[in-house]
Amino acid sequence: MEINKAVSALSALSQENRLTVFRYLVQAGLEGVPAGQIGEHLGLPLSTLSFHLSQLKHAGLVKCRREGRTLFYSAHYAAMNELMGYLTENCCQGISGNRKTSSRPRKVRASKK
Amino acid sequence: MEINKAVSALSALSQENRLTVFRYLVQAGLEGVPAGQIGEHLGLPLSTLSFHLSQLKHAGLVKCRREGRTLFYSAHYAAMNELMGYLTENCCQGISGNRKTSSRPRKVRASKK
DNA sequence: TCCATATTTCCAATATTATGGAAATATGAT
DNA sequence: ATCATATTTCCATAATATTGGAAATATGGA
Repeated sequence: MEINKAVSALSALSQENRLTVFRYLVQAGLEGVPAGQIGEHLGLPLSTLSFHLSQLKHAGLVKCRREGRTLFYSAHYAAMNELMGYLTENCCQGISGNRKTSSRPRKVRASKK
Repeated sequence: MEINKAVSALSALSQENRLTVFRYLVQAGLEGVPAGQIGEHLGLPLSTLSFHLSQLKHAGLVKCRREGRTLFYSAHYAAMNELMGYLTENCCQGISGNRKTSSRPRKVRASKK
């Protein structure tokens, strides 16, 4: 991961509403959550929520899939893994015995429903 | 760590100049680096650099210590550890066998000089 | 005291981000 | 076709962040 991608991901997560959305999606699992349900959970106007979801999507941290009229948003676990890897390698010097090539972070799995 | 502190830390790191400064400080080690040397490394005007350093300091990610006329900035490893812990617990559901109480991330150590 | 060095603070200009209502789009049902 | 539902896009407004020059502050030395 290069720095610009890391900055995008960090920017996406650096806003309270978006971080809350992302946390919610992470614990919601792979099947995802309808946009409306996210808005209800957060108490946000849908246009505002939509703006934040598109920021997260743009940064690659969430995906969405349509099913009828509803769009299911879900956390993109692999992207979060990449970010964790970037931070571990670049911002946590000393971790993993300081051998750069071995500082591969543990993989993230979706929660069981 | 609560969400507002996490948002502060993420905001501090979500800007390319600041992320670059922080990476530089992380690998520079505990003794820190004079502000001027950071500015030289980045090619930034000192007033701009000073602004970014204060953002990082405000977020708790860097410390500084004066020695004569020069201020040595250094990464605050423990704060970065806390952020990694927050992200691991809140944004990486499934890690560490999904047992919330056990998802304590490995500790970061400063690099040897 | 006066000067040089290191760095910050002040300030104004510019740029980017966040918000939410209203209109638009997409889909499915009757 | 018409209507209802789910969600986005558009737009204007407000808020916040970034930039860099100039002046201010802090420290040490002659």
